[in-house]
Order: sequence, then structure tokens, then C-alpha cells
Amino acid sequence: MSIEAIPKLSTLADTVFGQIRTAIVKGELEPGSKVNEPQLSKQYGISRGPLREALRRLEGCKLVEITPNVGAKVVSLNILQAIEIYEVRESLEGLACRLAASRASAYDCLKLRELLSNHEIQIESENGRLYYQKEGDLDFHYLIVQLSGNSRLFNFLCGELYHLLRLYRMQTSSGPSRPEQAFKEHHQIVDALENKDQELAELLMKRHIAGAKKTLIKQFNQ
Amino acid sequence: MSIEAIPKLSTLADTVFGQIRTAIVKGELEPGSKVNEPQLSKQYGISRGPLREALRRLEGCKLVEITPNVGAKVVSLNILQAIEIYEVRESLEGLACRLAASRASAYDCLKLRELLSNHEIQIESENGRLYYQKEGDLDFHYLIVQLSGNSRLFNFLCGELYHLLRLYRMQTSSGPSRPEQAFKEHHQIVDALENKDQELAELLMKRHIAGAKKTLIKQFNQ
DNA sequence: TAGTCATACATTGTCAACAATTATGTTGCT
DNA sequence: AGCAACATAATTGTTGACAATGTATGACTA
Repeated sequence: MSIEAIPKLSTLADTVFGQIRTAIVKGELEPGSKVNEPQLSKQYGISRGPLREALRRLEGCKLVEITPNVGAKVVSLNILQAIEIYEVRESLEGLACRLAASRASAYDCLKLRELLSNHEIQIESENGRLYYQKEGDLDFHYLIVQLSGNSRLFNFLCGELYHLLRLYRMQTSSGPSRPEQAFKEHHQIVDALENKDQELAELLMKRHIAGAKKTLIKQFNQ
Repeated sequence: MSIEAIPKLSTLADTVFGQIRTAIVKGELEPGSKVNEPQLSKQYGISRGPLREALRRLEGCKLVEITPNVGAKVVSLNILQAIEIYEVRESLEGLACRLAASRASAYDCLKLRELLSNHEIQIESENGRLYYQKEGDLDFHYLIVQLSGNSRLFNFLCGELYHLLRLYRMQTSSGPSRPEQAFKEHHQIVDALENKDQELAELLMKRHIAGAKKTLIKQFNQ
């Protein structure tokens, strides 16, 4: 009984949805640029049908904006929209962190520490810092949202908001800077989780994101 | 220069998206039931292409679940999922209310009072109470979210979560009960908005929704 | 030269047919 | 009777063609 070659698990529209989402978040599709259906469908080797379905899903994720009879264009975020995202983040991740505090096991906390250790190592190397700024930061938040156990929360944050965040960071070529500070705050948050201190966990996470928002605004104002 | 008959403002997929969404929320499409594409497309007088695009949008709103090679089925919410929604609501509407408190004008507050007055009148009549339980309740929350000025918040709450809420209420044929209590709390919230008391506004809204959640759970446990 | 109008082109919207997969029902066997 | 394997039907996935709409080009007029 060997492992059979998995024939096809998902549909064309779904796989291309993921591919285009990655392309947008990585900046391979320029923010604000118009999407040409025949061109893209040729590029991905599919017909326009599945492509349009993928675009509809991307519309739902707010990664493209579709205007009837005109077409889809890749979304472009300005500072105001980024601030809106951070406001929502602050609220929801605060909630996620509070819920996580009430549910996280010792093992979960260990896993978080491991993650942070890896980050620390990577911070100390120069290109590691780059990595941390680029993606690693979100890993931590991703895990906590998972620990919250609220699937609605998870879907919205990890399936939508984080991608928009990545897009904005890419667009402005600005990672979450202040890695040392963030690193300390992350550890404080795990402390609170270990103690199952829900209120403190929520407060620390909200403050953590509020701080990131301030840095964001400061960076913009110069 | 008379008003011309507006030829066609949106696409078929978009209009049908709205129609099906209404049908789902009203219960005309039974929760948990499978969606038959040929049948639905015939029913709405369109072909399967636009219908599938509409279904993809509904998938984004979490109103249908699509399984590859199997099809879409109308979502069905259990009590646990409803609680998850209320948790997210509590957090986000708290935020919305705080933001609204910092932005709402005297005129905005007047409008809110008017809305509540109309509700009060309708509460006193018997079928009015029914109305209030069914939809009217959300009008108030809808307006406050609008006043928050955060479009990301607005899109998520009013474009997604409230529809799911309506679906659950319909599914369990249980409106938000406790209308008198809710009515009082609504007025308290407007008081806070008028005083531009952000913290109080947030606290009251969160407590308001937390109370609704408790009622929800109590109703379920009997 | 600027503005507008008409024509031609490109792109999006829609459809119906075909291919691939899943669900259904029947037959034959133990 | 119950189960397995096959054949059939129904449904989903995908495609290419056609229709409708928007966009760009260029000629014509003031």
C-alpha cells in the first residue's frame, strides 16, 4: 500500500487564487495596476473562467477591486488604510491573545518560546534581521491567533488582514522595524500566556500593536 | 433632460450575488442544503458562469462552503460558531463605538435618537416588537459602525458578520429578545457618544453585546 | 489648436458545449 | 440479506466563442 500520486486535490481556480495572492503580496503584480484577464490566464495556462473565479475570491480578500465592465485592479494601500488595519488588528489580536491565555497549554507556550528563539538567532545575523522584518514577525502573531481557538477570528486575521499587511509592507518596503523592542514585547506576552493572565495578555498585545502603529506613522511622517 | 432608464449598472454575477445572499439570510435556501448549479442558474435566468462567480463571492462572505468537485452548500451555524461571532462582535463593535465617540457630531447623535424613537414606537405594538427583534436591532449597530469612519471595520461587520448573524437568528428563529433592556442600553450608548466619552462608549457597547451573548447561550440551554 | 465625434480596437461579460469527477443505481456474488 | 464491482446518470470543472461594453485613435469642425 504505497502512497499514490495525489491526482488533483483542488480546482484550478483555487490554486491560481493562491498563486495570484502570493504574486500580489510579493509585489510581482504592481499595486494599483490593472489586471488583464487574457494576459493573466495565458500566463497561468488556464482559461478565463477559473481565472475570473479566482479574481472574485481575491475581491473578497480585498486584494483586488473589481469595477463592472472595466475590470480588476490590484489594490494599493495608503497610510490611512494601513492605520485602519492596525486599529482592527489591535482590537482583534487583543481578543485573540486573551482567548489564547485561557486556552494555551504549557506545550503551546514552549512552542512560542522556540519560535522566538529562532527569531532571536536570526536577528543577530544581518540578513536574519531582514527575514524577521519581512515575515517572521507575523509567525508569532499567527500562532497566537491559532491558539485563540476562534476560527472566525483566525480566518479573518490570517486569511485576509495579514496578507494586506504584507502587501503594505512590501509596497512601502518597510518591515516592522524595531525588532529588538518587538522581541521583548513578544516574550512578555508569552509570560502572560504562561500565567493564564487573560487581562494582561490582552493589554500587552494591544499595546504591542499600538506601538507598531505609532512607529508606522512616525516612519511615514519623515 | 429626463432621467434615462439606467441600462445596467452592475454585472449579472453581482446582482445574483445579492439575490442569493438575501435568499440565504431569509432562509429561502435552507441552511446546510446543497446548491445545485444548473437548477439555480435556471431559477435566476443566467448561465453557470456568472453564477459560479457569485458563489465565489458568497464563499468569501462565509455564507456558502465550496468543496472541490462536490459543490457549494449553504452554511449552517451552530451555537459554538454563533458564540465565536459574538466574541468578534464584542471586540470590533467596542472599537467602532470608541471611534464613533471621537467623531460623531451632534447631528449624528440626533439621527441615532430618531432611530431609537422609531424602534420604541414599534416595540409598543406587538408586531413591531417582532420587527425590532428581526432587523431593527442591527440598524442601530449599523449606524454606529458607519460613524466609526473605519471602512475596513465597516466592510467586515456590515458586509459579512451581520449577514451571518441574521442567518443564525433566522435559523434558530430567535431574534435578539430582551428588547426593552437593549433599548435602554442603546440610549446609554448614545449618551456616551454625545459626551464624546470614548472609553465609556466602548465599555457600554462591549457590555451590551456581552449581554446579548449571555442571553443567546441561556436560550440555547433550555 | 482645442474640442467633439465617429470609427476601430481591446477588454470584459455571458453563454453553451465538452471533459472530468462524483453520485447513483443495478447486477451478481457470497 | 448484504456487500462489491460495474455501468449509468448527474453534477462540477473547464474551455473557446460570441456579445456587450469601454477605450483609444484619428478625422473633422469651430
